[in-house]
Amino acid sequence: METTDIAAGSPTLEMVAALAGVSRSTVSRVINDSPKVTPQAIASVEAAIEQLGYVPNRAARTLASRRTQSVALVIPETTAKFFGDPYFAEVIQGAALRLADTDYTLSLLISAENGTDKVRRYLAGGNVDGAIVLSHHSDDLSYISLARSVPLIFGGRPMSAEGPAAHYVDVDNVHASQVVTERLIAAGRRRIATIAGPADMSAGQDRLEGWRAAVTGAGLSDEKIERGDFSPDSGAAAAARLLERGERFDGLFIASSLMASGALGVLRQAGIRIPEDAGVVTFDNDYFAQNANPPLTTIEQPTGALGRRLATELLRLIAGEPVPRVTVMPTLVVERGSE
Amino acid sequence: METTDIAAGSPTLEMVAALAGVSRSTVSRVINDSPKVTPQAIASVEAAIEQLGYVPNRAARTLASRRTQSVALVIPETTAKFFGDPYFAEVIQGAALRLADTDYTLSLLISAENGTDKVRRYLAGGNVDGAIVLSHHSDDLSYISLARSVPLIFGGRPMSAEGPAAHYVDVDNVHASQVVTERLIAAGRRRIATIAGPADMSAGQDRLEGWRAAVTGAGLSDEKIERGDFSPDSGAAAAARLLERGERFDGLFIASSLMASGALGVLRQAGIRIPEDAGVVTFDNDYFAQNANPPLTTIEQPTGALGRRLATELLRLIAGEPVPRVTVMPTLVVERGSE
DNA sequence: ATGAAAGCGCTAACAC
DNA sequence: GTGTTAGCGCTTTCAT
Repeated sequence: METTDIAAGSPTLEMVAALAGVSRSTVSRVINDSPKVTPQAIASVEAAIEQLGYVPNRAARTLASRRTQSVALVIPETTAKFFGDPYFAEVIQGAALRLADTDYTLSLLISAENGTDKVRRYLAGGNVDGAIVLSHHSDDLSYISLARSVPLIFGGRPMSAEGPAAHYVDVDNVHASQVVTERLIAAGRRRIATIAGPADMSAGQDRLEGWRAAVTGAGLSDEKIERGDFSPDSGAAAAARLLERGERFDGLFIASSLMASGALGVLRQAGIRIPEDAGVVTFDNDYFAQNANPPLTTIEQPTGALGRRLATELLRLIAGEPVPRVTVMPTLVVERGSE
Repeated sequence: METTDIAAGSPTLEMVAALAGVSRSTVSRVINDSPKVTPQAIASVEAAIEQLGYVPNRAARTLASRRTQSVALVIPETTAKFFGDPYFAEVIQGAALRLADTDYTLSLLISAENGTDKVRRYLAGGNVDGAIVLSHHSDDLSYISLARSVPLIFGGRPMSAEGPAAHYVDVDNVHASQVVTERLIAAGRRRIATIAGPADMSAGQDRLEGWRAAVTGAGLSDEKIERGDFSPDSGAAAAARLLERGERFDGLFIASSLMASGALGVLRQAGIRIPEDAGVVTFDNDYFAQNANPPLTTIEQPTGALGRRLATELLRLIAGEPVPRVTVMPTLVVERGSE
């Protein structure tokens, strides 16, 4: 706050060099803390920087070095979904914390509002050194080809024919869903339904597959399926459809707690008591699973760690270091007696 | 997706010029849709751009034009608070929607995690053409002086000695709080307490002042005050302290629904029924006010409109157009019978 | 309406 | 270790 701030535009590197009595290169070296500068040079340059209140111009740096020092976090969703889902908050927080130690800046791009095209141009236009893409739908295939122009890592396995080419960090949705569904079976449930996620997201697909593995593994029917889009409303609608079908069920795996938050009200209104009449288990140990009535047995994903991991792998990718193409993070069953 | 994407780095403006058979200046004019270009020139340039899959380099553009085409939205809070408070979500959504029509990009900077200094350097370093600062604490004074180096607009009146210099958009917190508190009085309440917001935020200060105006205006005591920081936990703690004081109250104004969401549980556990034993009114018509038990009479702020307005005024500021130094947006009382 | 030329502020070889 | 010299890819006068 002690910096002189006289008009005449921002001070330039050249002015710092003049004041410090060195060349522009030396100033540049000090700024980028190159090892090859004498302590005295460093001192005088730093003094000059302080005195002038000099701040390097990002655009010039980027243009000359071809590095932006910033990464994007792309969420191909509407802001409403983005803010409604604690999953995003936790992953972003993890990524932000990891990046806080570095010189990188995080730009959040909620692409449904920005327009997918605008975002793609932004990423391809050299605005960022790399990007994390969360919640990847199959209709966002184009993000995958972007990986050729900029380091890219996906949070959750991307849906794509060329999938095998993309880097991603994910949890084992299939296995976790199978395990939590088996709790229902262990609790004696025999007619087990599911409210699955969307077919165009890998999390939707994989969790359905896990449920199916559990029920067919126990010799049970795998026909009671309704789908939602992970939102509370869609969960309520799916529950209503499930009831309309008139087939009895005594167990239910809901592929996200957000959907469960909508579905539970519908079940209650239909007079179904949980867990007396039907056991319910879900996915995501968030606010909704914890505060549901009753609190739900669920799968906990390491969301914060996943965010940190995404950031770390992206930095490696940017640095050109070797990075495993797929990283699988562990999940946990949180037992709450709702099964 | 039809663009050729041969290696050899991104195509440059120069390559486009060569292919289109015009000069670089003309290409630049087409890109910036200058009026002084012949339709034919436009056509051939656009064809070349399409064929090469050319995307202008942002850094070069910024460096040459001294415009970044991006604005920052700064939230001087932790990510936890940021995601926990629907207010931010709605304001941001409003701003994002307004900006979606323009060529501007929005960078979200949650500054408690990024480090305030890092953010300030970022803003002063010419990375953005302007910035919106939301939720301004008195210890973030430094943001105000930033206004000298970059167009800045505050969401909520900034706390500062030099306050009179800053542009901001706000609601009339004093008046709204007074009005909603007067509902308590009209309902016959005579011992009215408040859970106020933090003293270092104008919203905290102003809402307390409004409450005080209402109670003293009715000749009632203005001594039952406990403070929180707008978070649910702080609301619960403040409610607990209020009860510990042992003074009876039959009315309570809680300065945010978020705090109310924490406070109500404490009151319930103490056996206080709402509104039978005590009337409760609050501020913010969000999820928490709507779904509280009972639903709460509250003040509704036009959060989305506020976000749009912030964006609009910032764009004007950037364009050098005259902008009112303070804009006050209207609020609404939402009656739910909890008083 | 178009082109030529001169930078924008910085980094990165390359010489010394 | 330090300075010199070219650019990075674009916009923008200024002529024409």
